[in-house]
Amino acid sequence: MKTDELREKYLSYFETRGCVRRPSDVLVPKDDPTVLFTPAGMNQFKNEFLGIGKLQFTKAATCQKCLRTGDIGNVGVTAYHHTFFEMLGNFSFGDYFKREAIHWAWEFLTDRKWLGLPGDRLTVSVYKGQHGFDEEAYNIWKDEIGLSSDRIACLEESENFWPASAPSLGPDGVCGPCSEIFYHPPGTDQDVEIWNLVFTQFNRVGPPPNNLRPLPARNIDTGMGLERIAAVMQGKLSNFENDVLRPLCLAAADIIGVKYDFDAPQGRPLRRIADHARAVTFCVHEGVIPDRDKEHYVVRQLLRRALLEGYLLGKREPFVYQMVPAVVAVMRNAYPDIAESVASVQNSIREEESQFLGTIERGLGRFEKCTENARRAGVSAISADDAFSLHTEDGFLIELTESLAASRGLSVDRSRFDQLMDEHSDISRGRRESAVMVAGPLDLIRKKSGDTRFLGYDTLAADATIVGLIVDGAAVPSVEPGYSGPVGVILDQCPFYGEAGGQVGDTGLLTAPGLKFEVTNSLRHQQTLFVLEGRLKSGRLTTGLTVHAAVDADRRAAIRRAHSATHILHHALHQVIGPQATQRGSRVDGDALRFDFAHKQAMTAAELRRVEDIINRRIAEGAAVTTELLDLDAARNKGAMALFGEKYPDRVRVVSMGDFSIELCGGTHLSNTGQVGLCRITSEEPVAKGVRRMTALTGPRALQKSRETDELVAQLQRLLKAHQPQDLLLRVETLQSEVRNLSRELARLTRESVADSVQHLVQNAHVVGGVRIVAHALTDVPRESLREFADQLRDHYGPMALILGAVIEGKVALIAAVSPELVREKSLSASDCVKAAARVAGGGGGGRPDLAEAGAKLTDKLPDAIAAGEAYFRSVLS
RNA sequence: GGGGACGUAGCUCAACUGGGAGAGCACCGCCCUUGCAAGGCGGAGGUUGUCGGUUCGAUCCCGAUCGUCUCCA
Repeated sequence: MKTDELREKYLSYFETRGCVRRPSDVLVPKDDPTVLFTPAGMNQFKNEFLGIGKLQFTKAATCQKCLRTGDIGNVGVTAYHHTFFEMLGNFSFGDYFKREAIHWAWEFLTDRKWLGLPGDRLTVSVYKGQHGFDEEAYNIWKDEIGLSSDRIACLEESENFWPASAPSLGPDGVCGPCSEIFYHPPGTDQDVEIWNLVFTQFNRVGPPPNNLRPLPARNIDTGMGLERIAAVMQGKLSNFENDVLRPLCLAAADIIGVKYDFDAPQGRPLRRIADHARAVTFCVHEGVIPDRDKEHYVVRQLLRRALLEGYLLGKREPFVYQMVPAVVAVMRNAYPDIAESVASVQNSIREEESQFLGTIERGLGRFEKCTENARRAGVSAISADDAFSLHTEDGFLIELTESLAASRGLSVDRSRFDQLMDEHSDISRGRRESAVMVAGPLDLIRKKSGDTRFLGYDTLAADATIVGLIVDGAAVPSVEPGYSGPVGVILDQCPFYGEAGGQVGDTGLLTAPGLKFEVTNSLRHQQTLFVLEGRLKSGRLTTGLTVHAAVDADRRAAIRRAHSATHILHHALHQVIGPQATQRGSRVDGDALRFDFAHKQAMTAAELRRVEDIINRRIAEGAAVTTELLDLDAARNKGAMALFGEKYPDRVRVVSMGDFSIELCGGTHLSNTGQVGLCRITSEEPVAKGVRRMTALTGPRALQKSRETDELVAQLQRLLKAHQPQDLLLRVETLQSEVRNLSRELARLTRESVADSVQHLVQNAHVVGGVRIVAHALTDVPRESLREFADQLRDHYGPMALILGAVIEGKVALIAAVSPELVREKSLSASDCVKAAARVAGGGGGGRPDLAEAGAKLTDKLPDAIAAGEAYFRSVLS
């Protein structure tokens, strides 16, 4: 049975049992700060499990794409480890429970209509530990399914509880026993865990005993790894031999130019490449391109590890990107949209591969130094410190260092290296974020009062009832008059737009007799609960109170102009640089917008002008703006632009402008593009790898911007005395060349005047031991001239030792110089001279033997300092 | 979120312990020559990422900040 068929069978089986088939959540959830990647099937149902928000359904089944990197070292080595994998799951939120979950699992696995696995090849386990025994599950398996007791293992809480060991060790909160189903492949003595059924039925409160309280609403969360059950159904002992992963292993072998054989030495690296290529393809498809932060970093690591496996097999050029079509071929039935981004995904991957190969290239020089270090130290191993810095600074994975070292007959001190890495991890570990499954005060308000009804598409003012108040992060029943701190107000319905989809939140007023509350921002919790932030101006806030909610209409109008202009800009950008310039984010404020999009290089001035022209042509054309509410699929079929990796509700708003723009968008818009008035692009800059940001102004602010520029030009004209704006360039160029000529002239004059004075100094020089000594205090000379004096004297008037000084900027400046031959033959040192001199004037200095400088503070001691310097020369020479 | 390294001419990089900012390539001009990365001579090009501190003096030491690379969580 093929994987595609298996996935479909699972979902349709549970549909026959009343479960709603839900789509897979995105792989990289953006509104769940507790995880970087979706780690399990239940992740998208956290709210349903906690009873937050209105339940759309109480039974569900999914096939969820997941990513985990905790066991990355085992990938390709064992039969069952992956980074990317798919998890089949069925769920109950206060609906069916243990009996149904067990019966259905058994029926799906063993019934000939479904998988038809022989029941006698299956065994199960239930929880039996220090703090309890899931006798209920045990009896269902034994009495109702009919398993003999020797086929029901009783396992401790570390094995059969979720979270593992929760009764003893916590955390507090929702938890429960679980029951696992194992398959025993014929001809082996293995047992393969294929399905885990979790029965969340307790709330843990503190340490044992008696710490597990029954939950009123009990839930079911099951998970069956698709790759694993596919391998079982196909009679394979390794997941990598199933109909999805084996073709990827073969593709990897083909691209690298080796033969894939499961047990050959290159089997393991090829399996890793297959796994990582699949993971990276999905991540990049969702817009998580390899980079150095968070989830981007994880993707980079996956990609670099894949590349390295190929590198060590002799491949010296990018190749992982060539795996993308193979991945798409085996995955597109389940995830059709990955077929739409193949080219851009390949580009991103290839670029990262080239960059990493460049990193290796650069690091090789340093690696050679490390081998040199080892050779010089007379040892046959590269030191752990060297390997560590190669790793942490140059990105040399230890496997690479080891392999390169081996090719030179060297080893690496691996145990010390691992120790250093552990220490590095300890240092790097920030404070842990806990709270995986907890409901905050906002969740509780939402649980009680439901979602906020948004009225702001049709109206800017309405009456509403206060259903919650938040002060200092906690829910309060009322806020007393005179309280001046920030307050969050939750209404049952409101015209305020809560910040979402890049559009900023509305501001405005809440009023009632005697009450005035100024709303300074509107936010959303979990997309559907609106929180109005602001301060109490007068009166008292109480839950249950009816207030009049009025949005600042001028500001909202400005936001609408900017938002509609954003859609037009998106369209114009696609016209100018192509549809691959996909939106990567946006922010819409009052008459100001910024738009991030995928693009590798800076846009040219001509491109920007064309974009601006198109935008303003669309504005002038006065196209109608319309919105409609459609099913997600219908909207997609209509050609509405949506973002990959973004989670959309089942029903979506579609905003259309004329015949040129259709986008999924929950924001507020104009009714006609002509209302934008004017749009000016103000900047274009890079914000992240492969992402650029354009900012623009609309309406009155765009006009204001043009006026400011005019005013600036006018000021420059006045300052530079240019009669016409176009004269400005010439004026500035003339000034620049004048400055350049003047400073050159100054340098020349300085040289000449120094040359004149030098004559005089040389004539007055003393000769000691055949060496001419110049010692003199100069007046009114800049620091540069001192050096000039020293150079000319020493270079043009034969062997000499000199010390010069001057008062510059209220301080003593000294310079000493000695002809090189005197340094060698007479052991004269300019440095010693200048030190001796500076000491006299309360300062210090130094330099090279042939030239040294010093400074000091006591300006009236300058003559004494010069004398001291001369005395030094005399003492050495005599 | 934390650790490490690096920011010097258009590019690749030097500059001893804190003491005068340099080389190669590229560029411009001239000469010699005509092909495959030619040679010779000359020239231009710099606020050493930015800001502050220590110092007589900072490319160098310290702090902040921005950017690049990298590792860990």
